[in-house]
Amino acid sequence: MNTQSAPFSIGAIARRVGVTIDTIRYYERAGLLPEPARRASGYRSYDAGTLTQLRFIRRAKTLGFTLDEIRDLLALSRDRQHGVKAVKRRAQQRLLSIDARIADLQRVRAGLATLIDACPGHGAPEQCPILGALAGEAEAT
Amino acid sequence: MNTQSAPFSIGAIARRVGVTIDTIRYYERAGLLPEPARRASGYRSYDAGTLTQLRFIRRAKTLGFTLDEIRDLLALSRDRQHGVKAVKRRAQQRLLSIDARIADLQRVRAGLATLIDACPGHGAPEQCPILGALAGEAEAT
DNA sequence: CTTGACTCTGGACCATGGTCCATGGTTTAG
DNA sequence: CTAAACCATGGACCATGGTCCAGAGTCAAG
Repeated sequence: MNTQSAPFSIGAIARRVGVTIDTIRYYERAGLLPEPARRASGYRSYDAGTLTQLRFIRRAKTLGFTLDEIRDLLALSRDRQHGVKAVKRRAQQRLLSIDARIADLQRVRAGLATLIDACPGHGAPEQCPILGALAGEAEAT
Repeated sequence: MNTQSAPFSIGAIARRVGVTIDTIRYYERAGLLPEPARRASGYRSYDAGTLTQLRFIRRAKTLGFTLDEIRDLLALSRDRQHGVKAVKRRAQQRLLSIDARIADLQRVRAGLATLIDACPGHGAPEQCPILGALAGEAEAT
């Protein structure tokens, strides 16, 4: 194992991960990244571990986890006792909420598609089923 | 047609539609509701049309339209020349963006499901594929 | 008439996830 | 050595969709 790694400046990890310096500092304030070591000048000094952790955060975000949830996942990943079990549970919960959101969108989609099919695309606004449904003339659940 | 309708106070329409007074004033400021008539005292005075319009806004919101888009729809519903055509087009665009969002979520769901299946649910964090994937060990697109 | 409920305005505040800025110190290349 | 590039801090600001508040005026029931 190579525990050795050149220290990175905040700008260097920002470039490597593809976020801005501001975002890194924001994550630090938000408790997603630990307070880093400092050089004598006060400059933040990061190691490769931070690089990994920052990428973790970014990936989790693309999976739709909120920063709150990510903070939680990071804590779990450090818990050797219950971590994996809890992580799996969180992931399953996330899966369920994604499923719920998909079902939700599919309901909305069906309602909208029905209205579009029924709309002639011309004529008076009073005859438009889309406007009608929005105004509450019919229940298009 | 009954153009006659008792005037409503802001509190009365709020109760009827199920939003707060603040929300109604917010919609007014945001240009979603016209500036209402006023009583001598300065109190806002609404008619049944506002009730309809407010319900329109709420329904459109549940269909996932943003307030910006709703403002647009309301303007179109008043346009007797091009309204219906444009409304249909907006609805179709909305449908496409819903479809895109669903596809997006389904991709994420599949990735997450794969990771969950591969996770034993116990053991060391290092062995957890969920944590591994988040940390960037593998590309689970 | 009094009391309690209602409404007015303007502005502050909430969460989310950042972004940008001024001012001033540090580092690095040439 | 100097200039350019970098970094520090604290705080303001952005969009979205509202919510809440203080202080003051109004309305309706008894």
